[in-house]
Amino acid sequence: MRLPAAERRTQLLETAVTVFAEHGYHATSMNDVAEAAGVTKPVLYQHFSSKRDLFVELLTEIGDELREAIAKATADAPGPRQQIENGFRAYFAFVGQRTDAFRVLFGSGARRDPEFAAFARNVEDSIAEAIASLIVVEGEPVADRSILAHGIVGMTEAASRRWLADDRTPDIDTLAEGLSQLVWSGMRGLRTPGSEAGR
Amino acid sequence: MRLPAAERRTQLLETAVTVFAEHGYHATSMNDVAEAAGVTKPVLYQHFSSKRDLFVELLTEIGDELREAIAKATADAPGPRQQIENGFRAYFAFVGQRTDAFRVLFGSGARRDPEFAAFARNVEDSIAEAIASLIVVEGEPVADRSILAHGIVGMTEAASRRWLADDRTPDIDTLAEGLSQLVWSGMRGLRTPGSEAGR
DNA sequence: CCACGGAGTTACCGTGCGGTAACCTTCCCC
DNA sequence: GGGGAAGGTTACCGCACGGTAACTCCGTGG
Repeated sequence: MRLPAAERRTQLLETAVTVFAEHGYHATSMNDVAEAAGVTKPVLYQHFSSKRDLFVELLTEIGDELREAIAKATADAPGPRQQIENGFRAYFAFVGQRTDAFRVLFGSGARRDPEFAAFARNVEDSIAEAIASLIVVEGEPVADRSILAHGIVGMTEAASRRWLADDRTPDIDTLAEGLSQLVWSGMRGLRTPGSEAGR
Repeated sequence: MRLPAAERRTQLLETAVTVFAEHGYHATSMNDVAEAAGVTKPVLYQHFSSKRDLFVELLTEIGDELREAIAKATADAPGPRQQIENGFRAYFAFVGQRTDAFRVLFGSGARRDPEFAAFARNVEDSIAEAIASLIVVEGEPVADRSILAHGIVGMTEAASRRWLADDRTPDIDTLAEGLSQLVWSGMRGLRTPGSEAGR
């Protein structure tokens, strides 16, 4: 079935996400993508100048989408506690709805290549920056907040992977509530380093 | 320079760790490993039957080493709080001393392949299980504790990567203290889900 | 001194992949 | 209805990689 160029292009992009999500960048050949789209290889090369080019286009789209979803969800929150919970909810909603996209952006294969890894890192950095601004510790240098914030972002990623592996249980709200609870009270505990921590 | 078989074998393993750590599994050819060891390809094949075989041997070694280091560090801790802090310290010590090994086990390339990913997952699972046993929530199902524990493991991994990227600042003790503080008070906050969390 | 075996090398094969040139087909519009 | 794009295909190139066969080098024991 023949398609006009614009439609074919978007169809190829959609197909590419699912194929790359399943096997990763290296293990996926351009033939695989073309075949999955019901088309042959040169058609792919009419729309994307190279394999890298195709993949980069996917990464930019996905990165923007996730960043935007979180920004929109955290924008209208009354306070930091709600901001965190809304952020988690938006993140997990993205993971649940656009699972393949999540796997392409954060799944391995992307992270090995410096150019590809930059896309995932940019998203992580912008989320981490938002989280770091919520961490309030008196004497602590900013660098320490940043590394903790990146840890929290990584925690979210790992929890998402585990959540997918566990067939999406528990539901998103429970998950977001549990994690934001953990992070929020964890961050509150940082204010008095070493005192109320005792057993 | 000619070496007896046993020595050559360990030298090849050591070399392989550094080369795989730098470029990942796919981007590293057997020629690269051989050349880095000052030897040619067939020598590599005299000691390892395939590229997968070589890599699997690395993963088993590294996984055992990390698991053991954490087990030893957490064994002689007076209480859960100290157990967590010692665990973090041991983890970051491993990251700092055996950086290449850490990158091979958890860096991408390993994670895409099911067989390879199992090694990283096994280590993560055993750590997560230990953490999950420390989480005390009355009404919560066990599955939720497990996913939180895996999140904490992922947080540690992400923090490690960031720590390496930041030229190993701050020092290990500060880092372990900050993270265990975050996790410990976070876990305490889970006991009263939704109550004392309010702003 | 020479035969044997362990250590290494050169040179090669097959294959799969990224990428391309040349050709075919359908449909629209004058 | 015929010609020209737009959309698509077949068939190919070059290359790099995993893996191997055949050969060479060198120390050692009889």
